[in-house]
Amino acid sequence: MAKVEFNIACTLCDHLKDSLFNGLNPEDLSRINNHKTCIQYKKGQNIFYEGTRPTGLYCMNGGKVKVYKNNVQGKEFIIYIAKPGDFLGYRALLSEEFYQATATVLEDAKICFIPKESFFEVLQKNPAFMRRVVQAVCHEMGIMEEKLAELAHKSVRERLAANLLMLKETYGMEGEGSTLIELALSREDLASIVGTATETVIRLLSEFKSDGLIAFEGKKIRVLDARKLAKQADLIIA
Amino acid sequence: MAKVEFNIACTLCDHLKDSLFNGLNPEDLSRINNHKTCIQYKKGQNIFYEGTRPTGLYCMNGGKVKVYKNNVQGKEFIIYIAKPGDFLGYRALLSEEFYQATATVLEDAKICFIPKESFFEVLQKNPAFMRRVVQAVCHEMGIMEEKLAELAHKSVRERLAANLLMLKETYGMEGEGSTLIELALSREDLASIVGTATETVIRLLSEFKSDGLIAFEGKKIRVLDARKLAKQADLIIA
DNA sequence: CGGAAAATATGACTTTTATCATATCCCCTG
DNA sequence: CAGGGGATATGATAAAAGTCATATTTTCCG
Repeated sequence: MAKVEFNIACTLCDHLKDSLFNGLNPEDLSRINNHKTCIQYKKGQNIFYEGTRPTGLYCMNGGKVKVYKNNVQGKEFIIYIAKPGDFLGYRALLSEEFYQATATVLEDAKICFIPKESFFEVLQKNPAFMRRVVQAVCHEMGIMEEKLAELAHKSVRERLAANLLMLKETYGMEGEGSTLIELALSREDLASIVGTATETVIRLLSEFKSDGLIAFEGKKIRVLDARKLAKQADLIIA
Repeated sequence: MAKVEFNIACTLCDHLKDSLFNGLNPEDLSRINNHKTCIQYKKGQNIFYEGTRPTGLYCMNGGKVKVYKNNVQGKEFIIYIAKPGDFLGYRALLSEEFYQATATVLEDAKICFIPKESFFEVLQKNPAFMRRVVQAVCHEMGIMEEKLAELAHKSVRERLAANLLMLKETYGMEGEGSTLIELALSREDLASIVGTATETVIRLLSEFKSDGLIAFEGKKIRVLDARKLAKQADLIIA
């Protein structure tokens, strides 16, 4: 499959405001802009592979990408799902290690690649930017600590409910009535997020549907009763 | 319980070589040194609490400290165990959030406190140091990703075996014959590391002992057959 | 459009692990 | 040294979740 390039100036990018590049001075932003390569990917294509060495940073301009690890039996665990504005593959780049996870396109994506050298140059000469990166990385780490504790002590039902709420928050439409999860996840992918078997997810989703907590709209899920779902997630006591 | 202060110059600290402060220029190190407060803690004392705001960085000079989260039912999950040379509480400090975990002394500890301002000052004026901090944080994040996948897809038996091996590597004595885990963990704490019930840990440890994989020496555990343990952890196929 | 393949769904069964109960051991302190 | 409290140990049982088998539905592609 041929790689399809596209181009858009960083200054004109719709997602600059959501990105860590927001607030960068014009000079630094243009350095990033002048060295980037933007590529369109189709669903199913891989961005990078576990075990390979990072050569730069990916910056999401459109679509969704899952970042996951495979275990020995080939079961996936999805670490996170990148959306427009997100950086991709920065962890291994910044720790100067090999990728520990694989990134695959979930929904047709537009992604800009910034070579390591250009990114590090801006990072080096711009302490405020570096500081923001550190802050973002440490925030992300806090989320992972949360996930660890959740995985260790919560039931699958609780985790599924919690993840549905999280997905609603993160990938819901803009504005108020954002109850539709704007992400066409297969049951298998959802299982890989929750850390369970596909059949278990299917069963629990049916239950949640019967209980009027969620509804299916095509491949997407709508959260009908966030409050009851939060109760299922054991986030609310009453 | 009165706080007992002690003092040791950073330049003379035995653990400087293991610390991120290693390689700091004399001026910056002395800035850290001049602003730090060093305190001795007894087993069971708390260093910081979940939900409070960080006011500085803790640097371990001696002893062991567990950092953990409590779930609704009061069950602990231990995120990591800090040893001499480690920073403590840096995540929340750098992300400018509240602590998301509590830190409690496992073995009598000597810990130096560096006020936020002094730490940030050195961080700000020393990009190379900042770079090393980013690298360390991102490395740590990789370990957490690993743990997440492990928790999602491995059995308790596998996780216990894997954690025993990890503890041996991390807290074993220096040098070759380092098979003793130099950390007097209760069964309950071990369960909080593995993410399971105390009884389950007790049962599995008995099995491992019967099978000649480990031995108990007082409160400590000796790894007798790391290879077989790795097989139990599903780290080796054969 | 039709057929194959993939995804979703459901049932039956097994395994793993948590929970509760109780017993025993060990260490600390008066 | 006795006794008490906490930690460790073990058994019985129940609940949760995985696995395997098999439908059924949907999607994809020639």
